[in-house]
Amino acid sequence: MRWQDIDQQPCSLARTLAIIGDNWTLLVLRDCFMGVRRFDDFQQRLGVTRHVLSDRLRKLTEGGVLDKVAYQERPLRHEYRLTAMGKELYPVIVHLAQWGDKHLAGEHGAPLIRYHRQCGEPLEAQLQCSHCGDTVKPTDIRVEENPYWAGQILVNS
Amino acid sequence: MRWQDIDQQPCSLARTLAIIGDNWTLLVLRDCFMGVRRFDDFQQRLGVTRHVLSDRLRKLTEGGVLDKVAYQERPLRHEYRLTAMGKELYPVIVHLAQWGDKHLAGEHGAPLIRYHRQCGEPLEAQLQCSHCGDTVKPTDIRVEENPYWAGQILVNS
DNA sequence: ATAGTTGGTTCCCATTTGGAACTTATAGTC
DNA sequence: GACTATAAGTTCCAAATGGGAACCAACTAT
Repeated sequence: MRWQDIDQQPCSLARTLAIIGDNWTLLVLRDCFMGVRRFDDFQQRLGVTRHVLSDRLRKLTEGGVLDKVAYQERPLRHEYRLTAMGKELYPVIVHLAQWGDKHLAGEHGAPLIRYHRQCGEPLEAQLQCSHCGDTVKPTDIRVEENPYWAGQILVNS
Repeated sequence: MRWQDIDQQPCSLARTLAIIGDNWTLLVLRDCFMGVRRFDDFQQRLGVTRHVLSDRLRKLTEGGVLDKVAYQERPLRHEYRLTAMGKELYPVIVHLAQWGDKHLAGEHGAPLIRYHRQCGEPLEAQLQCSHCGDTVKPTDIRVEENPYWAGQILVNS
């Protein structure tokens, strides 16, 4: 199977990765959450080649994660902004960064610290069930198949 | 900059993606959390080519996310298990899948439903600050630079 | 008239991927 | 003893993708 066909999988994670799972794309999103909006700013910060950046921004826009809006006419110039849908990827970015902070930081510590404004403390993100408010561990989850795709997703349980 | 040099960046997210940010790798991890451990099982479920799978499993093992352990001698056979460090990526997987469930599911709905055993309800994961217990939105976060890398990460604020 | 800015596209070459066949070591069956 | 199956890869080739650099278009500023 080719990577470009994974958006045809029923799995929600596969479909998500069809939009944001490419090399460089999650780093583009990191910069979006840092307030970067313009092509050349992305390009300089990431060091990615221009045609790859162009392709990734197009895929994110087509996928509904970014919105390409004109910020001036004459000459026409566009910038890329997170949509509401895109902003919902924030937990993914935070957990990825936090995992790196914890396991991959060198002797100088994490390069960025995220403070929770409301309590003033460095953010320690956890997986929380919004229904009961409890913190969730992998073993706390029971997975059930949607009968429509019975047998196509789960191999074991 | 080449993608393979991304692990030299100070950014924790970039370092994380150097291990798990490749195409296919997050799908390998999805299967790990579903209990898949063996090479041929990964290969058949993902449809990825065998040498790419071999490469990704090696990178995950070198990165400390998976552990390659022999499950039999004669003939020697190995399987891949999540390490404690690997299991901490569970929130990333859950949030990615949940985002796909919400925004990319077709008419038949999400293919898998995750139930929280403790409360019995379908899991709705949220970003939570473990210090104060509040739910966290992107605007609730204030980012500060570690002075050691001053100016190298943040462009604006 | 010339240089600079912004947001790309085009070109070439090297690396990576997809697909399939092959390998190694062993167990089980005819 | 010969054949087949299993598991976990490795090797091969053609096609697709990526890195690096140059180029282009439509302006603005000096």
